[in-house]
Amino acid sequence: MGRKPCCAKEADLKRGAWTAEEDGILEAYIKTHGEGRWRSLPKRAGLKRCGKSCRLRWLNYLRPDIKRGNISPEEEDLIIRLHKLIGRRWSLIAGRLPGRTDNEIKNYWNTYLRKKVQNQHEPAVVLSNLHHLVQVSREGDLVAVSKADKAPELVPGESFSVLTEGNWWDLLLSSDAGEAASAVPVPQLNLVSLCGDDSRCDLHAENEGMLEAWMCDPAQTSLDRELESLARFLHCDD
DNA sequence: AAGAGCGCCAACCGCTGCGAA
DNA sequence: ATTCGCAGCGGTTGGCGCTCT
Repeated sequence: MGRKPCCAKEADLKRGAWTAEEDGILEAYIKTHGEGRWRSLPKRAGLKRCGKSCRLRWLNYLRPDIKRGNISPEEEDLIIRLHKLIGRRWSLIAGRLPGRTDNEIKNYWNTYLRKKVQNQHEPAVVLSNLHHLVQVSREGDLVAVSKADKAPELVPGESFSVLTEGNWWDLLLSSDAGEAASAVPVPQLNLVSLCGDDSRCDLHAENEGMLEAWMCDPAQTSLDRELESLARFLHCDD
């Protein structure tokens, strides 16, 4: 590989695949002493591994709440939606999929979903509550607005693009935009900067924080509710 | 039957952010 | 304000197994 080992100082550290014996030692130690202090854990547990390796092995394989088996269509759908929403933030996405790890989702995306999504003709994303979020000038440029009382005059069917996390979203204002809004339990994104002549804009940094807060909201516990909420956010019919 | 090619996935690496000193 | 150590993150790699020729 040509890279230096992560724990190069300790030459006798073992690397590569974990044995069942090592798994047993790590599992037993963490069950007794709990997670954390990864750096010193190998020494305390009597493992010839670096702390990073122990942490990764526990989080990705040994943790008792790990879900085994294939990714379900519902999970796959959620991954695609979340990826569209927040980009390659695998740990955040994994946080919305109980029992799945960021590594597993990252691998699944890189080996399967990326190609699948690329092969699909991507329909425009329709945001029914778009009038709550953005304003489009008569010239077709986006300008900042976030409050309903500043609801701009948008033309149903009008489309434009928004950049989030390096992904361009093609947005299309739905025809029922006038009735959505207030009941939608998602962050109100402020679209604050933009606009070349192609009507594209960047999401302001503060929106990323709002998104993350929403993603981490413990009230959002049920997968069904998440899907429903996301579907409402993205105004998808399924 | 065997070897080349390919895909999957566990594991590693470097980087970053954050809290403590 | 700065430095240091650690945990966590996302990108990348390499081994293994399966398929194809």
